[in-house]
Amino acid sequence: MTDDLVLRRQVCFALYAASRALTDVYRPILDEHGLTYPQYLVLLVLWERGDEAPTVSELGARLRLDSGTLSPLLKRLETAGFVDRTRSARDERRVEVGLTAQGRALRERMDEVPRRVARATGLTEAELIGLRDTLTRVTETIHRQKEQ
Amino acid sequence: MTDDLVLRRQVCFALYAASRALTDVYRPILDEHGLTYPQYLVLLVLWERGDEAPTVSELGARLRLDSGTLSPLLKRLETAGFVDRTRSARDERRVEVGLTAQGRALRERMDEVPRRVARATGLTEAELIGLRDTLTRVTETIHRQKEQ
DNA sequence: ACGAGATAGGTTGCGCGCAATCCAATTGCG
DNA sequence: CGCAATTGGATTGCGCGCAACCTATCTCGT
Repeated sequence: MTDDLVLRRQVCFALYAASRALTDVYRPILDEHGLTYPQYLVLLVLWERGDEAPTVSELGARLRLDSGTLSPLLKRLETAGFVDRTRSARDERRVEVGLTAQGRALRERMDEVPRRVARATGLTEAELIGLRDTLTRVTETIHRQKEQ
Repeated sequence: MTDDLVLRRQVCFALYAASRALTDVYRPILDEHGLTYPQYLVLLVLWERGDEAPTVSELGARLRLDSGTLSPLLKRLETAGFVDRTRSARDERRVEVGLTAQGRALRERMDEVPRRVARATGLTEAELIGLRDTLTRVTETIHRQKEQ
């Protein structure tokens, strides 16, 4: 069954290519605000948390990114003025990541972004939901397996 | 409709997370052979071409990667002994990328890899095919739009 | 109260991705 | 033929992702 080793048959390549293609759609939009796509994901988490100011590892759990990725990324978001980082008073090991006024203000200006991107995929609303749920299931299956 | 700005609603995050999760499945398998996932993709193209020895830009067109990514990657594959690069005689600008004996030999040892990975997704064969086709459609829609 | 282990986050190093730039080879147009 | 424009590939720079390692802080058992 050597034919399985053919690029166009591989789900994995389709996933890899589609992920980069979608990032291509985001790039010019986010660029107007000086953001990268992973930085935008961090802001999405902060926006959805409201005033909770998650720690670095809570952000990491949500996005499945470690401190090696998040530390410098958050430093850049802080330099850009969207975020502030404060050592927790109760536990000096923790760093709480909160939105600045500028970071909160950005949310409204980003309101229509997901719909613009969704339109670019050419999929219907139902297809998008199905795709998202299948992908989420795959991700969770894989991570559940890794835990033992 | 401010609620669209919520992480778990975003297809794009599902795609990003699933792509990294699947790469996680590949990593330990490819690691046994000293390969990274993008290097494996390059080998997939070379295996499927047989004796054709595509140029760097043909590889790039297939994988949607540019010379900035491929040049150093191919240099590493050459150092590892899987690939050779030769300037084309007819057009000195072109570099043809061919498999070494070691690169060809690797193919057999990789035979069952796609099935192992497919199993890790927890999806049925039909779901995998549907997913792949949807993703391919998305990628092609996006790239068609970019061309004008 | 104290010392071993766990935990949180930062740093380093490396390999992508991608934009921007550069150079050499080729093409094409007058 | 001759020169401008194009093409193919390499290089540089930067921001992820991720592994490996480090330090500071906290927890918990005794």
